[in-house]
Amino acid sequence: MAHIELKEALETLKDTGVRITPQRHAILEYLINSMSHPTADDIYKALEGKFPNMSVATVYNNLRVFREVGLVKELTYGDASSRFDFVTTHHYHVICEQCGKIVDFHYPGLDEVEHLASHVTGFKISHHRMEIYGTCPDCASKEAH
Amino acid sequence: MAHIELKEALETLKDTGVRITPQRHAILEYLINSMSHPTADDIYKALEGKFPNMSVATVYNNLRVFREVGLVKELTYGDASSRFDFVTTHHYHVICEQCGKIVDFHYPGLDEVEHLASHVTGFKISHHRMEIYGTCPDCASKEAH
DNA sequence: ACACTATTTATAAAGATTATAAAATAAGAA
DNA sequence: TTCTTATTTTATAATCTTTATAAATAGTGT
Repeated sequence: MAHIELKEALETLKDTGVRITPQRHAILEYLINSMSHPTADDIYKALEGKFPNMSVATVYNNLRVFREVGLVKELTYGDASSRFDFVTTHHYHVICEQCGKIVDFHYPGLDEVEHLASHVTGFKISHHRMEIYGTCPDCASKEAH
Repeated sequence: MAHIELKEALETLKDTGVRITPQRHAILEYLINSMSHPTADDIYKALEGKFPNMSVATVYNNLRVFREVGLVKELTYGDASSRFDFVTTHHYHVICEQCGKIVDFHYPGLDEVEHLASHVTGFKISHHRMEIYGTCPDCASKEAH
């Protein structure tokens, strides 16, 4: 349920001593409800109606705050701007190289890769990141004909 | 041997009909010899001595050309600018979150992940990307104090 | 060496993100 | 509730990376 996630997110903020402003509330809500993976600008534009005076800097600042608190993950792909993903359970992303669509893909964490990496390089591993690239069914069918 | 790789790279360019200019030669040479993973600006600065009049655009243009020909891979991590890696064999990267050091990590390709992703999402998968994050031994010992 | 075209240069423009300082405001205390 | 104070927002400008443009230059095959 989306509003449970929102409530939990707000509690996380409270616990961390981050003030809950209407802008933060709205950005979080948008991130949770959005099934896509919006850019900072997407969010800015989406909330323009509700907050005509909101600054882009506010969006960026708060996305950074949310990231630092662990509520949000920043995705940097090849394209120009970062995308932001509300953190729920562990999952990977499958990305269409034609249209840019991003689909969630659940898969058990690759623990063994981290272990081997730690062993080989001597690093203290904290996490990994993986994305899978290809062509989505829509784009594939367009191509086909 | 580094100069064999350079020779092969130059042949690849010739075969693809890409002209070999002194700037391209130097950029390739730098990429091959550099054990790090330089940004476009790193390369620009490194070649400043040899090519005082070279434009940043030249570096960017040629990195794009090299990428299109498959000689170079562009790495977009969280930080500001892309890093570039001369393509040799398939490997992943382990990245230090403290100092940004990047270490190569050889591991068999995760074919099964691609297969499952294809099955679950219906995408035609072309490739994947994975990075492992942590703390390098140097930074870990500094932390330890 | 010539001609043709790709490439380089210099510059400016675009786009994303961050810095700054003044004004507004959330949250806890009185 | 009202006050207080540190945090946050806003507005703006600056910064940084990357790309576009047009004129000058230089590779390559003949």
